[in-house]
Amino acid sequence: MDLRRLRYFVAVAEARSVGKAAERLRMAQPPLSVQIRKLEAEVGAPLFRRGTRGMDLTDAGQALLARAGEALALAADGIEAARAVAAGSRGRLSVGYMFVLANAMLPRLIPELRRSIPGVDLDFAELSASTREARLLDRSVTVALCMPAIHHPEIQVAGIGAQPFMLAMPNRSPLARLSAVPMIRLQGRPLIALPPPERDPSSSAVAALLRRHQIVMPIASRVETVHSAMSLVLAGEGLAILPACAQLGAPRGVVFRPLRDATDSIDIAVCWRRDSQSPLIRTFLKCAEKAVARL
Amino acid sequence: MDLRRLRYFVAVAEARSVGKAAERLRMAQPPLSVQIRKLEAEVGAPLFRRGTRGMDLTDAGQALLARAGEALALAADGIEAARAVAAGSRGRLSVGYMFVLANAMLPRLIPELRRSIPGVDLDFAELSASTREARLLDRSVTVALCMPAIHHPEIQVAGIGAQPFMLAMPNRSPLARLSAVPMIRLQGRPLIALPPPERDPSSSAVAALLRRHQIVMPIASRVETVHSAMSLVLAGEGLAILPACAQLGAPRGVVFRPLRDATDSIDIAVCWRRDSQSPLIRTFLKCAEKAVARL
DNA sequence: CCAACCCATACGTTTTCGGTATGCCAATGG
DNA sequence: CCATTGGCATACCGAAAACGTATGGGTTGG
Repeated sequence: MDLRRLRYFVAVAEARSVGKAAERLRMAQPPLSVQIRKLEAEVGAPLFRRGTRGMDLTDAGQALLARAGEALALAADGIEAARAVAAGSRGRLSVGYMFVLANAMLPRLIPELRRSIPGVDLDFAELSASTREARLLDRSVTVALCMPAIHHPEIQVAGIGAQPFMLAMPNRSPLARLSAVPMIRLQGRPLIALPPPERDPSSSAVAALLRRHQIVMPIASRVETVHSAMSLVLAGEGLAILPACAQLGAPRGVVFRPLRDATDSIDIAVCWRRDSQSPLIRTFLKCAEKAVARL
Repeated sequence: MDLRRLRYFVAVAEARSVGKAAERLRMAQPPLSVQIRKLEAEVGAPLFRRGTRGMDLTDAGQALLARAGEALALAADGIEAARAVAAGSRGRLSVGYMFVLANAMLPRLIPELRRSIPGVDLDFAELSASTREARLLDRSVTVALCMPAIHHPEIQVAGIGAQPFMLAMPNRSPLARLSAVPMIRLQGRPLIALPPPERDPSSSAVAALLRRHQIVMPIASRVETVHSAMSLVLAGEGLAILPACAQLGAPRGVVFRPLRDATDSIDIAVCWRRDSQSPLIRTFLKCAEKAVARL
């Protein structure tokens, strides 16, 4: 069946007259009459009683009218919804974020997003360094807050800031009395490391930093997450070299100190699939920049 | 927008490929391709991502798909419902009945109807002698159980039985000791009458009965309903001449006795609008005949 | 580098739709 | 009683839309 027929049917039912309905539909009366009869032929039963003063729904017609109105509304709503999603005023945005950034950015980012795109459902997923690429590529997240940025031909990157590396240590460590720790003081101390560079690019930045200053730190443990790293630091297993923003999620008893003479930093980036046409990405980028500016 | 486009869209979305969908729709691939593009033009945004291995919904496409599926289902259900109503397997049947018949017929009729037309919603309305015609003519009831039948050019009648008149009296009345009351014994006794013939045709049958036997009964009261008549009989206000079936609704203390020598009866009929095309009427008639047969 | 696959475009044919003219029927009014 | 009016149905024609066939262009895989 054709939606046009249903629209005509509803118009005639409401106007209780072919002529009046034709006028409202801005068409001539005869073709409308024909369409109504075709619909009746399709149903196999009369939908109207033809009286001398217009048309009147039969029981079958009333049954159809109830559904036809809803079907028309749903179809119209469907294309309207599609337009709204395409325009970015409705829809869903899946945001991935790496754990280190959560405490620093989400409290500023989420309210900003809700204000900018109130009609959009947001959902958030924590990403690990090893799965973030896959999650973007299979579209299970639309956009990702990464540190550092992803490098991949299919993935577009926009840098929105950077974080200096800092040293995380237990507050009873003698180094904690310094306001900034010289690199040389790290020599020989045990390091709590994140996964190796092939699984976590931030490791290579740390490695490069140490190499440049000719510091050797034996690796006491390798852990998967920044969270675990800080736990081991608290436990006295060793020191960790982490982005500054990680200290917002640090447990009591773990303190962060700048590294004197080390200006190395790790970049914060928004990443998304190059072929993603979602208009929400631009808005997200704006919001993320705002959130990072107030860091 | 056109429902065909939506159907095509859903097919392509499900098949994730224009070619596969075209095959399932038994049409060639190119016209399907152009229909999809026309739909996209109408929405104003791409609904699919074209990959090298088929098509994949965009977010906008997913938003549309959710509604389009429902809209298609509703439209299909609508014409299906109209067919079912026309065939009598679904719908609504408004049954009017006159109060005298309620106790005698409804307990048998309603189960019979529910068994015969399980998909049909029934509703029941009590009719008075004065409004029953109007209720049929304005279609607020589809079919009416009447006693006696309605005579009107627009209304079709099917007799399904008859009820003899009986005399209703208080059980302490001396007449109650007779197994049948001779007409002559009614002479001069007060009568509880129903509304005059122009408002209640059963009155004229009673009047004819009395006239034929040359009995005069002064009218003690006129009441609107059989129910009221029996209440006044119980109160000792007078006697009433009522159809036999009324005794099923008689209060304790009111007894019915046959009238000896009077074979007069009043007919029970099913009535409906001549132009009503509801297939349920035939079924209703069958059920009513069954119910009356077991009276 | 060629073959296979899949979608897009072009063009001619067919179906369907809408407009105009007109017929039919019932109700209304002089 | 006939004429007029109001409303839907039918007939026919021109226009628009859809379908099918043929073909192009891109990417993947051997």
